[in-house]
Amino acid sequence: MARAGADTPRERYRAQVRAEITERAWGQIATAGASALSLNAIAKQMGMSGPALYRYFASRDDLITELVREAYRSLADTLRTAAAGADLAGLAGALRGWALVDPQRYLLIYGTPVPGYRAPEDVTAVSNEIMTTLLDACAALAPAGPAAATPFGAYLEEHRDWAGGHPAPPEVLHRFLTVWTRLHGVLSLELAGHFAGMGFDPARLFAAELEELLAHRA
Amino acid sequence: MARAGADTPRERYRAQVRAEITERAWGQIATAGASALSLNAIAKQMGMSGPALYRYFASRDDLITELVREAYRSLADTLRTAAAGADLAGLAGALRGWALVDPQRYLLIYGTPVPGYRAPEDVTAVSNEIMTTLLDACAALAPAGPAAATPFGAYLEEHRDWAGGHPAPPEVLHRFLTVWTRLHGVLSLELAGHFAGMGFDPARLFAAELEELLAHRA
DNA sequence: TGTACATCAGTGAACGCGCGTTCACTGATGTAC
DNA sequence: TGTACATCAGTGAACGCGCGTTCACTGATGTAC
Repeated sequence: MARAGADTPRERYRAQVRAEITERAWGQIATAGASALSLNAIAKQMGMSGPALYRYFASRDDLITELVREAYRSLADTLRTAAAGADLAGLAGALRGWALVDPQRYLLIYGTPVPGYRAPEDVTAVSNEIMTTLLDACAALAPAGPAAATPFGAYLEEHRDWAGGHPAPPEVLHRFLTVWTRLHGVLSLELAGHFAGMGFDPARLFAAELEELLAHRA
Repeated sequence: MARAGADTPRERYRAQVRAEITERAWGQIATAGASALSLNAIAKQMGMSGPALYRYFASRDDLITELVREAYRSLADTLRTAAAGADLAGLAGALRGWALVDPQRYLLIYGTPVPGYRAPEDVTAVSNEIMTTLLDACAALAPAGPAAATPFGAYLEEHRDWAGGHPAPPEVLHRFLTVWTRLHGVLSLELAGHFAGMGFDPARLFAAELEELLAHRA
């Protein structure tokens, strides 16, 4: 009987080639965007024939799905690690750092969606993990005492299924959405280059936004 | 001598066909995203041969540039009209309304950029017009008295070239950037479908963000 | 008003290209006795 | 340890496709005398 997932030489080789394919794919995406990703071009880069890649990925869409998975996984790990030794400020910094390493990787997840494409099921789990990490940090930030209730928070209390059973009070749910959207707002405009010609340092704007988020912790 | 820009039948016809081309192009973009835009497909839709379009646009890139121009122009007009009879809240609503009419149009401008593509020069002027309209609304919102100074505002005071000579004080510059990035943050995540499975109404989140922006007018 | 000419929209054939994907195959690597 | 067999990575040819773009052309529309 074959040991499932065993570490035979062949399997190690397979994993290695698969890794090189995705690595080159990331290179392509960074250079020309996700829509320009081409199996044949990757094969050529690797000195292989095009059809060879079909031993590793069933189709182009399959490869893209793997990249999406990798991106979510990588971000989730980065944030979880950062959360271990820091508060929300540290998390936000980790998020920005991760995004700047490869802007197109961030944008593959949170940027313009391809109208037809449906993300696979298992990705939502990792996406939830990311949100939970942020939600935890928001909860840890809020004062233990009575916090300012908001109408939207009250509304969210009745639509909190997405929080996946997280015990955060309504104002923390609201806080989380504010944190998420604000950080994304600055970050995505920076990554898209919309501050490029404006002459100020985007890092400062990000820091200012973050500071404001931390200040209004009520 | 030919009257430049005269309204001859031929010129009217030209303008009409050009308009139909861009209209179909918008349709394609809405359906399959900007990267899937194809001259041949548009020609087929119009019952024409592919090469015919070259009478109207020098190349595919030329058509995309025209679409970018149209999008900026349309948004600038929408906001300017809205600004005439409303405050920042009205402007924000107009922005969201405009974006929801055709999400891919908003994303063509503010979404994931194509790594190679450079927007044409004249577009930056319209982009500035949009920012000025928002900046004006922010200035009108701030109290006339002494406002809370921020470190980032002070920093911006030394990097205010992008404001194009707008007399807004530093805290208004800061306010504008906050408004812009926050509205974009909510809107872009909504358009990308990231709130889709979460069960709350994105309009409410947008409204809540807007309210918070209006409340902290100091 | 009628004729000669110029303008210009649109056609159809053709170009080269790179794409995703299939298929039958070769040859190397690993496995079983 | 050696031989027979199975597995499987990678090749090369081929498929059909749609793309952007060029070119020489036809035929209709507008202009000038």
